[in-house]
Amino acid sequence: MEMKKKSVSIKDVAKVCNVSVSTVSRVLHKYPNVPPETEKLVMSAVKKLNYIPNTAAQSLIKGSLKNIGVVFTRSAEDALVNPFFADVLRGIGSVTQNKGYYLQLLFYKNAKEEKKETIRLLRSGRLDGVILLVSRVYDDLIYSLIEEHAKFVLSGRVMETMGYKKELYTVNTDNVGDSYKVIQHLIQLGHEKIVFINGPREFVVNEDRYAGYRKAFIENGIDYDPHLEIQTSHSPQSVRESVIAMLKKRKDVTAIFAKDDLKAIAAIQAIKSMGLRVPEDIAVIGFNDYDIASMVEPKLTTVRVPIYEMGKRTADMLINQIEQKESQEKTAIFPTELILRESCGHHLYNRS
Amino acid sequence: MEMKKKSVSIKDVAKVCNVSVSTVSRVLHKYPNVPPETEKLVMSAVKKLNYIPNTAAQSLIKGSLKNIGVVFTRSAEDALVNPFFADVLRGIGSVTQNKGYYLQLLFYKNAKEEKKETIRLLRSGRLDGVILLVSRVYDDLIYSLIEEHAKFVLSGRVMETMGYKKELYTVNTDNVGDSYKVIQHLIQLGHEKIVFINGPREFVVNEDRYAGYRKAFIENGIDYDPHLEIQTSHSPQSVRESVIAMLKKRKDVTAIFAKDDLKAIAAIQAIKSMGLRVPEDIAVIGFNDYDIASMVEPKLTTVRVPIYEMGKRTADMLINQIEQKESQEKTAIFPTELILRESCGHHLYNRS
DNA sequence: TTGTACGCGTTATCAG
DNA sequence: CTGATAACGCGTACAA
Repeated sequence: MEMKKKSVSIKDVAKVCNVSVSTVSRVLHKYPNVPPETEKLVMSAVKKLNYIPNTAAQSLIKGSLKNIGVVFTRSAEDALVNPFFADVLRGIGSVTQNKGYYLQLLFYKNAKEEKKETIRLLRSGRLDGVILLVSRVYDDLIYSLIEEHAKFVLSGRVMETMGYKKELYTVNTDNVGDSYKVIQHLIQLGHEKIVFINGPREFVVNEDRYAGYRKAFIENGIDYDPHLEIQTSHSPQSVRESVIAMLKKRKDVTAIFAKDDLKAIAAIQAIKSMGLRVPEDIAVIGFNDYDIASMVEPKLTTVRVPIYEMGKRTADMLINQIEQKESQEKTAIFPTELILRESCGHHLYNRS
Repeated sequence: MEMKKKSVSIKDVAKVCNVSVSTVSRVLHKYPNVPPETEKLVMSAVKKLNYIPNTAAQSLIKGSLKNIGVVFTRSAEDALVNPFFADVLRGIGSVTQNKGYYLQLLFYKNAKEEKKETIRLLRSGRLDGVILLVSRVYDDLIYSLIEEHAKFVLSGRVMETMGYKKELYTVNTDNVGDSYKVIQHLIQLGHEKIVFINGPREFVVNEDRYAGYRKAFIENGIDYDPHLEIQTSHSPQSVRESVIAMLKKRKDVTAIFAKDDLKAIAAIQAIKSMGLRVPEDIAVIGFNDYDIASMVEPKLTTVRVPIYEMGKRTADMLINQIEQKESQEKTAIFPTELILRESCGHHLYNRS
């Protein structure tokens, strides 16, 4: 009863037209010396049979599946809760689609699996190249990628200490400088005891934002207090708890700088829950300027990062690289902007 | 100078081992009758050469690329701004990955291109099956998919008026009923003039939520006012403008129900900008319970939809279907829950 | 202008 | 236990 669903192949088309497969192929690829009549004949058969070339067979010859992988450096569950990823993906997706590439999402639980699998997919030819959304301070994957001569672009940057000889394709912002400017701004407002809510320092972006924070204290001749850094997971709950613990212990804190709007928002909730006001009692500044930043109350002062545009650029770079257009520059640093909204007042209130 | 990067094939392994390719293949696939020594020999060569089977070649034989497509029914730019998509994707991604499938994101600008391309990808064998994230009231794509005997699962439902004979695989919530309950709740609180902020009625989900809204008025014997429905795009700006216009014209409105938290939040902003209070002057209820719902102020009362779990179920269904495990039921309706927070008070205040 | 035949990298079916 | 060899669907050099 059940018919084997055999899809129509180029042979079927050839058979119907009483021509050889090569003729069909030539028509499909618009070769010169093919008379209009045969073309018509073949094309009508193609239409009628609804023939579509087989991807696997074509790719076997071309040596490319036209797939681009996006490595999330965390599980699917954890990755997409953060608007950052959705937003880069928007940018990436808009250009891959226009250039005829397909987007493949890669989620891995740990660095080891991530490295092994990514390399495997590249070697197997399933992927033409990959985009790395996050880089680690000690990044095995990047090391392997270079070794493999794989095509890839890094959204972020690599630590100098890794000492790669080859210049990598990267798209980034000046995290150190931007973070520095935020603290500078707070210091000018009169703040000195500024808590920094960070993510795991294993990631370069967190390390960089922390570096800018520290640098600002040094250059302003203010003693740095090492107990003012909070490192948490992305769980808002754990951020809230850490903030509450910190504020209870340190009554001298007047400002909080979070490496990410999500953490800043969690901080605001924590502050409010203690009966304190933002920014009157504690000023808060975030990072990235997600859409939510202007939806919460008070509206979040934050650093605008052009995530979407960066995603586009990342994909552009990768595709150019894949297609051997090596003319482009390898590093793109995007400018950011401190967006002054409401969560950080214009002067230091006295916390009584 | 430039070496042609030829990847290592099964032949290379065979050559190194002085065996035939079939022997290598047998070892790799753990065939029985292969002596331990040859196995060792081959495996060590595989390791040394770092041999990985070519995806295209394997797929050509297997007839499957193990790719699952996710159709967004809108451009990449528009799709991922909405937390709904990120969240289903989380669910989908977590199961596809575990079951050895790869996730391919499909963004199309319009329905026509979407249909043509999706069908093409399916026929070409690039995709084993697709997940539809949104269904239209008149959905050409679904029609074609059925005609093609394609494997697919719909996140949502199909209109009865389409009269498909075959039962489709769908994952959904009871949008009509849930919407009904929201209005019922508002009516019990004393509200009668309730604005409904809807998205384009071309999508089934919007049509359904609207239907529940209307039904509640009918069953409560309250006159329905057709001027109380607002239809807007997903732009928060346009939502705000429509809400302001509506509230200026209709001073009798006491509540707003939005088909989506994002719209509800935009509504709250609009209300506040007019100097009115939520919920004292206008009560607001949203839909979906995105993470932001509990971050805004006042915290949003909304309908909790288990988007992530639904994503998992959707992917499960599709993979089972692809792998011919037809034993499962075809329709999954997930329960929801009205989450009472702050944006809708417990009784009707008097709007003076 | 067209057809034949080979190759892409694998897997599977045969003999041996 | 192992090695030819055909087949998967397509592109293309070569011959006709």
